[in-house]
Amino acid sequence: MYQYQHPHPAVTTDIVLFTIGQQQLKCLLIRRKHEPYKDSWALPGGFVGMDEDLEASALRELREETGITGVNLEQLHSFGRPGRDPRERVITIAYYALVPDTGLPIRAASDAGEVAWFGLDDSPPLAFDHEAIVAMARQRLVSRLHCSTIALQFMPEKFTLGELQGVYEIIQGGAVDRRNFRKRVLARHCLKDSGETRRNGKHRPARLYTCVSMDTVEVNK
Amino acid sequence: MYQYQHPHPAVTTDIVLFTIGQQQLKCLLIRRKHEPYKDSWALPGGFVGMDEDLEASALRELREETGITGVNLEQLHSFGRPGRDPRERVITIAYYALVPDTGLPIRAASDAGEVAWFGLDDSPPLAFDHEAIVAMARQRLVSRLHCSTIALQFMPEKFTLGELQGVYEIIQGGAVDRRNFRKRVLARHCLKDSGETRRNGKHRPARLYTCVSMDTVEVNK
DNA sequence: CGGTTTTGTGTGCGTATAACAATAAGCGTA
DNA sequence: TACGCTTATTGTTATACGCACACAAAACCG
Repeated sequence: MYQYQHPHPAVTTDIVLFTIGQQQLKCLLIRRKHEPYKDSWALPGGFVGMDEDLEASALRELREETGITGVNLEQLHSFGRPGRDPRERVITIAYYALVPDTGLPIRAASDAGEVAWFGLDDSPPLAFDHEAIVAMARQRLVSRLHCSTIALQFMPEKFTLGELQGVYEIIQGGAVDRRNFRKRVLARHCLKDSGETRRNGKHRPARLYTCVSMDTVEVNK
Repeated sequence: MYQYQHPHPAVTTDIVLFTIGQQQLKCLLIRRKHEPYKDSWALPGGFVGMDEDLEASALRELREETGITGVNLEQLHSFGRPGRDPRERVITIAYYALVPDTGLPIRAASDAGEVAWFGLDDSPPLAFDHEAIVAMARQRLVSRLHCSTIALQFMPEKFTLGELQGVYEIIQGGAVDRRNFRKRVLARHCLKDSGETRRNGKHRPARLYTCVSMDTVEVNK
């Protein structure tokens, strides 16, 4: 038992992890094994350790519940409406991150009975106020898309400009002019021509590009 | 005494309140009456009530400690590094807001022994990690200046375009072309010509403008 | 009425942005 | 190998935007 002279809320971190697959923006959800909202889908997350920094807590929860490591978390917002958790007062600090669409070797672990990617417009009702958190994360993602290189975090090691353009089109929902897109993205000097090419079909092969180190620069923190 | 099965951190809100006066960007600070950091200057703020929303907590603390009400708070960031408070683990959710430079009828109250405005480049060492919080708030303010109408929150009921331009110049530190500034700011259609004019000296009087209702729109949340 | 000070306004230039279409490279098939 | 199919790659033009820039108007003072 832990005693305090004044009441203390509980503090958690939650993570909105985005990826892109099947031409959709997706988000990682876990199925809860315990009450409250048992068997509901929810964001990965959990209670902050007493000697743990906030971002470290989010990274740990993500690793414990999904096995995912090495992502670049950005703090999104803190949510603390009284009553958002039926157990007790819980304040959550939400983070978001972007990962490439790998073959998805996700393992469910710890408190998570199941882990799965859900298309954002095709996801089940979520526990707590997690739908509002996802909505805000999505807004943030869209607004950062233009003024940062955030989209590169969705890309694998090597990728074609066509694939990158597809990512932009999926996130912001709408077609983009190929030539202008190339000019813009190459003008940022964040891509390096790897020299290699890849055949994706029965037609001309595309050049493969790589991110030039530094990830998400130039953003308005 | 309050008991929990797991350890709980304490949660506070802190407020970075900006204003502009004496040709300077200023920030409201209070002098602490109690340990830790007794007699140090710090941001207004305090513990979140158990049935209180986060923003409501920040508004309450601001009112209790400084008498200021009716400001438009924006959540800035949450700070939770272990050890940032010597008493116990304290996680703070920082907000910021902008107020016009009134005659400053600020009253010190509750835990604050003193309340005063400090120029940002001329402020004392702050308690806890409050200097980092102020620095981040300032960055946010500068970056929002261009893509939002946030600066209007610094203005009184009626003001001249020259005064508004002065605010921009102070925040971003540097001169601005008058004609281009007018074009930009009027093109946003957020200002209404009040019809009145004001003489500020022995020269041609300036038109007085008013904000057209809606405050801080169009921002990237 | 001329001097002083601040308000108020329009134009041109250079750059960034958006619209737009033809050619090149590889493959498959006739 | 000739042709068609599909996607990759590239450049020009029109337009919008941002920036530099100079002079007239209004009030006061002497």
